[in-house]
Amino acid sequence: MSWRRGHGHERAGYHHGNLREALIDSALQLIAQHGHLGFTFAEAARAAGVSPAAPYRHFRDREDMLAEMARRGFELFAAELERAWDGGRPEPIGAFENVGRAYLHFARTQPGYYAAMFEGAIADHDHPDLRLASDRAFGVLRQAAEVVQAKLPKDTRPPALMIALHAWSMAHGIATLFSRRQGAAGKLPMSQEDLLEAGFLVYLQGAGLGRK
Amino acid sequence: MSWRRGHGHERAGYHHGNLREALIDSALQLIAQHGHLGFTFAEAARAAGVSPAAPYRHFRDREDMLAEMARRGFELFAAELERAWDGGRPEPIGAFENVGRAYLHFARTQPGYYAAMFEGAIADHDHPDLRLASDRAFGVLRQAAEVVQAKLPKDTRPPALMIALHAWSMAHGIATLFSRRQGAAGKLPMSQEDLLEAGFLVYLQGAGLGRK
DNA sequence: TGTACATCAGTGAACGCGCGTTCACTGATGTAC
DNA sequence: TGTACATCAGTGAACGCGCGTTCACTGATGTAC
Repeated sequence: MSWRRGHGHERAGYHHGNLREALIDSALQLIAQHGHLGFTFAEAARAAGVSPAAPYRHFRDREDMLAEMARRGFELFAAELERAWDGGRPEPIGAFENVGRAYLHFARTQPGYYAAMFEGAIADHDHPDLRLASDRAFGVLRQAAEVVQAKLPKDTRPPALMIALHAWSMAHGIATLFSRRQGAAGKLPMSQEDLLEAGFLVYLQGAGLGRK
Repeated sequence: MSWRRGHGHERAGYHHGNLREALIDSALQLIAQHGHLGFTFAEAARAAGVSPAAPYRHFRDREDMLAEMARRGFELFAAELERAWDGGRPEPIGAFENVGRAYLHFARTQPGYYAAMFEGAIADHDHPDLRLASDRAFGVLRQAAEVVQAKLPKDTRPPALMIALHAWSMAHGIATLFSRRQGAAGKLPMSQEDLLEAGFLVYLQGAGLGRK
């Protein structure tokens, strides 16, 4: 921690040097604390130790910043999922489970990004970069599902896209229903990860896993 | 539609007659329009054709009203799910699928209630009625899962509670990821209902459905 | 049936607050010569 | 190496706004006798 003002964002002098990053960091922390999107442009500026007009040098307006956070969130998310998938190594089913764990881990440890991505309600046709990033993240899931699907018997397996959508839905459902902020958290007699993994396994059995 | 002011809530005179209900109605409409919980106490009063101080005759404050909306939402929700389940008739699997459809239908047609229930972030230990109502709604899912589970072979079936949690997660995930407000809506090449039903069926296969 | 009165459910004006945003400005930095 | 100047990235004061909430009030309703 720093002894300077503004949550440890050091100021060399009149110029901040890295305000854009500092503002995003502050906003992420505020969302993590206050939940959802209850953060404020002015509050983020304050936390970065800067006047309320300063953010306008870096973002058109509040929504512009939110969109940028969502975009970055999706980039990071895609990278994490990709890393967990690791090209399907050592084998696709285990790697797919790793993706699920990475999903829940991201949602839990990056609530600011996750909220910006999935609760932001940003019209993404106005932000083509955002749509691209989100497509890329889903693409990881989709490609993984394709490899998994190829391992399943032809007569019982669902389409790869459907597998991806089911996995995504269940992961997102678990992440949002049983998060700390949500009342239902107490209802879970096991970890989110165990719940998701068990769900995957039952599902994959049903899709023909292990049947010849 | 009425020609009176305030979204059709008629005023007999000085006294509104049914302001509590009218306020909740207005708030539900505002959430449905503006999304999430972007509604305002003052706005609800305006929509009900009443001064901004009037709501305080019926609710302690804004959060109190939100909690009441969530509570009612859960009551309604539980009733809808129960009706869809219909005691497991004509047979449990089909009835369980009906519950899934009812879930998605509720989330789609009652976005105001659904948001109050699941995005409200209301500390439900301060609102015991709310917790009771939400427990009751989940109880319907849980009981249905128990009946379904009893139909499955002992050596392959997951615990009933787990079946309920998986079903709930997937339904919630689908409802929130692919809602109109969410960007991912366009990614769905099928209806929410079809996606959920297909997921259920694969899952139940994996849980042993149809195996001896 | 009529009247007095308590209670209920509104009004409307006001408050303090913090927000998003704009504006003219100024200090710091980088570049051309 | 030094200087002039354009550009960049901040300041700080101000704005209009709408919010949640409080307050003393008043019109309408219901009840006792």
